[in-house]
Parts: sequence; structure tokens; C-alpha cells
Amino acid sequence: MSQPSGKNHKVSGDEGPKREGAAEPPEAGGGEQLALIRETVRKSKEPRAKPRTWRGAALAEGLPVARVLVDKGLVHLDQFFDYAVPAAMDEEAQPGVRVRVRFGARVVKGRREGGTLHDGFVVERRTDSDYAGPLAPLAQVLSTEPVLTPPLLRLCRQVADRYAGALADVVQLAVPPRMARAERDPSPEPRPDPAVPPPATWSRYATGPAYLQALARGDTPRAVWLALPGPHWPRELASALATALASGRGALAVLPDGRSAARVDAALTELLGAGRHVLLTADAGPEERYRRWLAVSRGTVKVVVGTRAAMFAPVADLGLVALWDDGDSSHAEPHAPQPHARDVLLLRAREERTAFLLGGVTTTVEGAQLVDSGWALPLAATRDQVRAAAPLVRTVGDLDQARDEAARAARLPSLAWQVTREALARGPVLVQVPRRGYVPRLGCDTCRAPARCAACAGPLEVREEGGTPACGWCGRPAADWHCQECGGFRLRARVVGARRTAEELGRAFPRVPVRTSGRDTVLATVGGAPALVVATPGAEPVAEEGYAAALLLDGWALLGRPDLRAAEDALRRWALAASLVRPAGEGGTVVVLAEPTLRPVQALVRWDPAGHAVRELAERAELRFPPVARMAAVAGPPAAVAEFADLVRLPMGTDLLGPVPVQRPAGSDPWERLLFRVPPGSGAALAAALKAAQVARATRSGNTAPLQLRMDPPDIG
DNA sequence: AGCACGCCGACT
DNA sequence: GTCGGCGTGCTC
Repeated sequence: MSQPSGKNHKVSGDEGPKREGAAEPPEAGGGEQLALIRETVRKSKEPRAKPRTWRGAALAEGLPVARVLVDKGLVHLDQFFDYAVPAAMDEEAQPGVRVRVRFGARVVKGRREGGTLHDGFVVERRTDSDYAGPLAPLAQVLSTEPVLTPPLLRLCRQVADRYAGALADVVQLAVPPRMARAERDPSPEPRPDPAVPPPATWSRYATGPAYLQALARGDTPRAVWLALPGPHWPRELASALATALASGRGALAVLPDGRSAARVDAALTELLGAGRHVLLTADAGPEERYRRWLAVSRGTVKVVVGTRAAMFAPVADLGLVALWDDGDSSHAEPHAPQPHARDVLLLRAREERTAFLLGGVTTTVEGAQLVDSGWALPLAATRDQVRAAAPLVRTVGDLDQARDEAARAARLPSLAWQVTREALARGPVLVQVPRRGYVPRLGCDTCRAPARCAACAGPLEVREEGGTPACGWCGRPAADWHCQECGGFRLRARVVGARRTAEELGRAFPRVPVRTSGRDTVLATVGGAPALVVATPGAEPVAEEGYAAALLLDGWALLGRPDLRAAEDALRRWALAASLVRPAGEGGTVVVLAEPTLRPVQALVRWDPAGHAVRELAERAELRFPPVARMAAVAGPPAAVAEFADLVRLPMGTDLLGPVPVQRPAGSDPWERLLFRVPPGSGAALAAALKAAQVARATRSGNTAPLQLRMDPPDIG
């Protein structure tokens, strides 16, 4: 770092100890206020390292320099800045505390002028600075609570590096905003770590008891846990957390939503009583959430259950990190640099040497990869246990529907009617319908073949009721369509408004109450009485005694998406709904409206999500798709993308894919996206290269064009 | 990002 | 002769 302006030199005076205290204001008249206060310490082998400052206040004696992370999320400012510590702040300005600093001041005639106050964190106290100019003093210590502790800072740094992002951005995700009132209250006394008995249901998994034993003796077992369908997983997950606690360590579990987190929280309360764990979710409100976070940060509570943001929870002595249902998209943080809970927890497992548990009713490709690489072991039940726990799954394909007179008349296959009628005698029936916003696809009224665009073979859709069908890809209207298969010329919606179908179901069973759970109103549970429970994927209430049956009506919507994860995601959503249904042995039945020949449908019928994930993984490897390859996306105006591509010094073996035009929502100029692909193991090098290029670009003058950089983009077609 | 310094055209 | 364009560089 070069010394910028001569003016600074002028005011700073000399560096030699002899003249300490003799520094003169450089400008005659009115210069007093900038007497340079010197200091210190270190008999200076490095003359440049002396902290000097403006203004006449006395500095802290021992460690007069505070290294500060200034909370300004600019990539090229992704560095620390040194400030002088006034003697009055010596005690309070400890590493980790929040401070205010003046930043961006100019030196005018030997005076510092301007500069706006920014929040920041002290990351280190030092005897000296490697900055040659005079240091500005800390403006204020906002709070004495050391929130950005060294281990948390280290984690944030690693996450920032992993995602080619700025440290300040990650810190903002990791440290909740201050709530003064919560800080004033003392956290409860830590309670002794209790012993806990493992639940009996763990023995349904071949390696389940061994996993808990390893945890109990302080080991760090790593597993991908394929949970059996049914209501036991919250209790099982809770017992893993409690076992880590019993071994004298802390534990952290991240769940995709507040409902599932609350279930694990309740199970923990049963196991541990109150006061040994906290629930970190948005439901608690900012102040209570901060209060709980503080209890964790202060080390008085060592077990944390929460949603996404809890992935950063500074748990003392962390011994186990757990993640539930990692395929749920809410595990991806929407704020820059968009870290994914799975990656953050993997990072923590490695760096903090903890046990690891990735659980779910299905397995993601990433989960399969952890097993495939040997890093984690599978924690799965035997086939017998699967058969005992899973419901009976039956399929209705398009062809079945076409031949089915009842379906044509009532829009629902007769199998679905039969199952529903029979199941309603025994309990509630779950009806999974597509989320609003899914556009119904069209098919031939005669042979049921999907209707395709004559120009580009894209799927035909009707965007609004009574509108002209048009291609979902190229947008061309299809006024004079005829079927390529049979020559038919009448179109019909392949699934006519599943929501409406659900309403019809309700009318068909007038004495049965209909309950709905979706976007605005999500039900947590329903009772055991007969009812039709209509829910969108992800919003299915838990039935206290299990559903007697489930109808999965949204197969076409889930499988029709042009997404790498469409199959995996469809299976995930079906299995989540089906896992709420009673076992086949108790009459539990699932009807799924989807082609029985499709791979995810077969996996559901056989209840073999692990096998599905393994096959998906093999396919991804063959095609060199993520997660077998690592990818990054850069999007922005074509010129900016091109400039970036020119600037970046990519690691060996990087593929460039594109650029291709991408949709830009708010009518701005067209954007392009460039994909970078590297072989496994080169992800860190790629991130570093992209970060460097971004810094270089930002430093280069006159670059205001926005550029979006994303590691592991989830939405690559 | 702001924000100021710096070197080249139309005004009181 | 000055006010002002935004190019370039810095922020502890």
C-alpha cells in the first residue's frame, strides 16, 4: 500500500522516538487540533509501524490499534482498516465488538474532513499498524458484546472465499442486528449436560445405534441419513443432538422451515427439558431471537435448532452439525453471496472437526456424492424396515386416464376416487395440488399426447382462462394446432385445475370437512378425523395419526420443469407428502398422477430414493454437471460480461459455457450469462480467480455496470 | 459506492 | 478570466 498524499506526511511529523511528544502542528495558526499523537510500544524495529493519529486524545497504552471490519459490502474494499484506540475506549474495544468509525474522510489543509460514520467490528487489537498514514480514532464502541468472535470471523472468511464474496456480506448474514434490550439481560446459567437414552426407533437403521455410540464417545461420525417415512425423525434427530451434548459438546441442526424446526425443538424439550437448547427462527421476533443467539454466543446454551440463518450460530465446542432435507430450496440464502446451508455446514464439519448428519426422507445428488466419495457413510434402514414404514404407492399415467371414462367425466381417475372413498372411512386424506402460478400444459383430447409447438416443439400452454394457447418456450400462438401423433385437433388441459379438482372432491364427499394449507395459511397439524386436506407442496400439515391416503395431483407440474433438478425435486416433494401417510400395513395408500415409466415415479413406487439419487449422480458425472463439476455463473450486460471474461485468470481446465442471453425482469437492457465449469477439486481455485477478477474490475475506473457473480448457481437449465 | 481533485469548453 | 464536465484514485 503506497502512501498517497504528501499532505499526510507533512502532518504526521517524524517517526523517531526521540521526538515523540514534540510533534508540531504543521500549519501555522489553528493547527493545534491535529497534533499528532504518536505512541508507543515496540521499540520500533519497523519505523513505519507506529500508530499515529489525528486529534489530541490520548491513545490506549498497550494495544493502541484496532483492526476493523468496516461494514460496507464492496468487493474491492474487502479488507480491514486500522483505527487508533482512544484511551477511553481501551477496555471496551475488544475483538468482536461493534464499533462506529469515520470512513472516507479527506485531508484538506491538514485537517480531516468529511467521512461518514459506518458500523464495523473490531477484529483484532494490535500494537502497530501496517498502514503508513495517520490513523483515525474509533468514533464509538456501540456495544461491549463480542459478537464477531475470532472463530465466527474465521467461518465467515471461509464462506466468503468459498462463494467469491465479500467478508462484510457474510458477516451481515452471520451476526444478527443488535437489540440493546436483549444485551442488557444476562443469559441463563449453563446447565449440566445430561445423559440421554437413544430412542428405540434408531435401531431400525442398521448403523443407527453405532452412529449414536460414536457420538456419545466423542467421535465425529459423518452420515447421510435416509430417514424412514413416518413421524419419528424429529425425535431421532433430536436424540443425535442430545447425544452430542451428553458427550460434552455443542450441536447444531438446520431445518428448512419454522414448522419442522419447531418439531425438533419440541422433541428436544422432551429429551432435555427446558433451558439446554434454543430455537433460532424468525417466528420468535428480532429481540427474542437475538436474546437466544446471545445465549449461544456466550456459551450458556450449546444446542441450537433453527432455520437457514442458524447455520452460522456460534455454538461453543461444536460437536455435531445436522441438516434436514437439504433439497429444500430455502436452504439457499437469498442474500449475497448466497451461501447454501449444506456447504456452510460441510465447511464447519471440516474446520471445526465435528460429526455430520445429513438427513431427509429423500437424498439429494449432493448427499449421494458425499457417500460416493467415502466422506460420509450411509445411515439407512433395511428393506424390511422400509416395507414396514412406507405406504402403498399406486400410479395413474396419462394413458390410464385416457382410457378411464370416469376420469374423462370427472377429471379424476377412478382409482383416485376409490382410494379416497375407502380411506375417508379411516382418517384424513391428503391432496397435494400444484402451487398457483404453474401453468396448465395442454394435450391432445383424443390420444392425450402432449401438445407441442409446431415451430420449436416447446410445450403449449394457456396463460389465462379462455386465452389462445401459445408455446411456453418461443411464445408463438398455436391457433391452428393439430396433433402430431393422431391428427386430432382438439386440445384439452392435461390436468384441469388441480385446485378445482380438489374442490370437486369436497363436493363429492359433502359430509367430510375440507381443510386447505398453502401459501398464506399453512397448517401445522390436522387431527385423526376424516377430512380432505388440500395442500401445496411443502405446506402439508402433519396428521397426528398419519393420513389414511394421499393423492398427488401435481406430477405434470413438478416433472415438466426444464430444470436439472426437476426429477429429484418431484421425488422429494412426493416422498415428503407420502411420508405423512400411514404404512401400507395399516392401509396407507398413495396415488400419484404421473407416468409410471418415469424414473422418479418408479423410485417412489419402490420407495428407493437413495437408488434414484445414485443414478442421478452417475448421470451428472457423465454429463459433467454439478455437483460432480463445480460451476459459477456471471451475468450482466454483454460488454461487462465480456470484460470480466477477459480479465479473469482461470485455473487450468476451466470450461467456458456461453455466453447466452438470459431473462432480465425489469425491462433493462438484455443480459448475458457466462458459465464457468471446473473439475471437482478446483472449485476453490475458481472462486479465488473470480473474486480476483471482480476486484480488478471494480478497481478499474468507470465500472458501474452491474455484474452478478454466483458460485454453484442452482437454476442452470 | 461516494467523494474530491484535476485538467479542458461556454458564461458573468 | 471563472464555473463545471465527469475521468481517476482513495478511503485506516
